[in-house]
Amino acid sequence: MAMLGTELLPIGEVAHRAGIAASALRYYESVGLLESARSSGGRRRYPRSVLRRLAFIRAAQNVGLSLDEIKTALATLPEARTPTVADWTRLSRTWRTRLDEQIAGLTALRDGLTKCIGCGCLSLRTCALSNPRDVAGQFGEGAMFLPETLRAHDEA
Amino acid sequence: MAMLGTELLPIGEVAHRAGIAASALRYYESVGLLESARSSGGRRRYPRSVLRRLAFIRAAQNVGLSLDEIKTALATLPEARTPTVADWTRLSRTWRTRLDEQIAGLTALRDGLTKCIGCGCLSLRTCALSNPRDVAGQFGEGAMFLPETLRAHDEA
DNA sequence: CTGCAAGTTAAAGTGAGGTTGAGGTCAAGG
DNA sequence: CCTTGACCTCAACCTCACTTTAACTTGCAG
Repeated sequence: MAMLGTELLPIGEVAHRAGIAASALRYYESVGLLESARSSGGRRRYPRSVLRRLAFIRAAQNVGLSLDEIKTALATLPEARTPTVADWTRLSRTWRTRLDEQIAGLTALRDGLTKCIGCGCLSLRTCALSNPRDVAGQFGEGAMFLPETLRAHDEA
Repeated sequence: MAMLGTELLPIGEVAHRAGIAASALRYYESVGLLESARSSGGRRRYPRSVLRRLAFIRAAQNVGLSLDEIKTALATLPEARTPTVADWTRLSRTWRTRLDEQIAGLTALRDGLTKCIGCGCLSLRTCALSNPRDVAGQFGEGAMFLPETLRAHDEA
């Protein structure tokens, strides 16, 4: 029987509980998204709090953030202690806005769709559907049609 | 002056009008999403209807479809004739559902988030509110907190 | 004719977000 | 002791949706 309370989880268990492949966990570590303690034999050992961190990562991904953005967000967590409710709350609040924007974008798209079904237009420049936020314009280049909120932020 | 009515557009013009890079048009052709007639010299010539097809592709992408899904959808268009408004309408109709689902999912996520901000849980399987100890282990894998509609369809 | 933009191809590169495989180690059971 | 399974690293590979590059051709204007 292990001591309770300070239990450290091996990667397989974390992977299973989080529903994230062990390879993904190693990958996250490789990109600096995750840290791990090591056992005497060099194996990864995670505190239970990693599950919350992973939940956050997962949720943030689902909201459309890149791993890089998530990393940046997580970097604002205090290193010295296990993050508190307030810490997570602060982080989460930042994507509440993003969710609102995404919802707004999709809603606009949907409403545009309804209209466009009526007119059958699907016009490249004027149709709200193919050009939700009126982005395309005369800038000949890479254009982009997704509402910003829906696109990965790849600004160089 | 060219004859009107049967004008065929070169790739550059299509690219410019559609706001899609010529390289992307060639790529679309390479994956079977687009076809082109050729001039005597071997250059691509597109009928004006390609603009609507491109609008469809772009809109579908905005709704979150992969090029492969779009290709499948487009494959149901009649080959013998230029697609009618009714054809496009039929294709687009399914998006409405998809958009509704996406919006519902994001809203659920947002609202769930709001709730969870209250407790700060962000629990992987069940909210800590109802499951304060991390009792998750015994449930099947994969659970996740996101509504299915929002997750990438990567189920192996 | 020259000059040059616009077009052609095949192949390689990009970047995000991983997975897969080879080859080796660690820890527990029999 | 030996076996088994979980784990380790590192490098290579994968998908998606394109873009870039190199080497070459087409077509039009002057």
